[in-house]
Amino acid sequence: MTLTSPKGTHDLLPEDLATWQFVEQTARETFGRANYQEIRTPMFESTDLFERGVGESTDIVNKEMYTFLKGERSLTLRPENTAGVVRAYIQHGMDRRPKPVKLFYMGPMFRYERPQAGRQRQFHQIGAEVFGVDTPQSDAAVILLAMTFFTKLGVPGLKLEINNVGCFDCRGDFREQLKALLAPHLMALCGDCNKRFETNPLRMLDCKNETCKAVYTQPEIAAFLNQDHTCTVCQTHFNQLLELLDAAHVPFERNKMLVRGLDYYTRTVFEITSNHLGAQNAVCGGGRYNGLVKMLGGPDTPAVGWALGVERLVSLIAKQTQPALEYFVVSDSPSHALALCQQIQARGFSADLDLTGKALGKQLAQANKLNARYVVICGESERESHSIVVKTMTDGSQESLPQELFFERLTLRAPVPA
RNA sequence: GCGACUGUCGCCUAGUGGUCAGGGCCCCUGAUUGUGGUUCAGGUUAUCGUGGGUUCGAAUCCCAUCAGUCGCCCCA
Repeated sequence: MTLTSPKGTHDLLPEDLATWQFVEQTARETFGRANYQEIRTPMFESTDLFERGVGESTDIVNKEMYTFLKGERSLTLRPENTAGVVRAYIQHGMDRRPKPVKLFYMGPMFRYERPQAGRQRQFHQIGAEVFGVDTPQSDAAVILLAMTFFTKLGVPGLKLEINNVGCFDCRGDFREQLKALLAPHLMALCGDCNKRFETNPLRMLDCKNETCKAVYTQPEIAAFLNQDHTCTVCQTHFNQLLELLDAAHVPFERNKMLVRGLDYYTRTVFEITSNHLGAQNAVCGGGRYNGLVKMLGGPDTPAVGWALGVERLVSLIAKQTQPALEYFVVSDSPSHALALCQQIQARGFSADLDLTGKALGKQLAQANKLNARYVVICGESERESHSIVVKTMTDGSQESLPQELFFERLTLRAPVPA
């Protein structure tokens, strides 16, 4: 019986990581330039945090959490990171920092689900959150940040869908009206929708069942849904956001059926999908969550943010190759080989050497397998004359030169040492 | 939680009841003890996912189980 990684988890091998590192590096660069700062919170939190923060009626909390008991404490592997970031924001009094507080994070999340294409039990998210501002321009800025990031990475086939789900006040009214309207149709609707009718009727609109869709597109219901049922404040906010997106030339689609699965969203919700993915086509999702900070015991603080799935993102962009090895040192003297290698590395180049003590010809063959661009040969005769042979592997040409001259040349081309 | 399909060396794969399995790639050794890539010769790696059954005989047929993939659901 061979050991394998647990169901729904994957090893990231060196050849995969080149693309991941490219994504992470681009993220740090893009967010850094936009003045976001990185935050790292624990991979597990009190179960309570997610129950209160993510929402008791959500699937995530109901059936997807990895929860375990340690002594009296119930802990849960984080299924998402907004709740964790909000907890840290409150705990460290970050509301005393200059507003807005702009944070980003990246790391693994855990959800106990049946794995399939684009869905695993341990997956990775990159997310951004802005605390302390309630303006439409902060919504726009956050969405633009995501779009800029995707553009930089060259992600194809993207679509931005956006909706206004209202605030806690107007959503309640809408909810009751919707329930009144849908109640007579319950018999015709699927089991899931009947459950959602009680727990979270807004999510019924997102149902993929054809019969249910048919009901929701009936003239009477469609007409109701077509009206904006949010309050004037929410509507104004949303309309201003749409204008800002237009002004920034960001194409979007208004999707009145779009409802996020997490309870904490208010007003703006959005989702970025790609038609190059399978059934799990959402790359990025987010929105405004003005009530969450207060709900978790902090000061009443508006916030907006999003999270994207790194695995899905990586599957969409061109595969990056690992940087090639620059130098390979060939020598029959271990001490000289080690010293040379270190000196090359100190000047900012990658260098490797043989550790097995094999013959020079074999060492050269190894350099070739490792795809080294240059081989530095330092054998007995070179040592006597304090020289070195530099061989260019692509064309086989080589040059003998004094060691000092070699290092001078290296220094000239080398990046500034850290 | 439900459904469909798949499961042979590290990777790709031949083999659809009759020698406990063949090939390609990779890896290692040698030809080539101060010069790699090509070529040539050799070598290592598989109790055919696991367990049971049918049969004189099973990688091959049947059942179960596990795992993977895709879809439902849900979401990033």
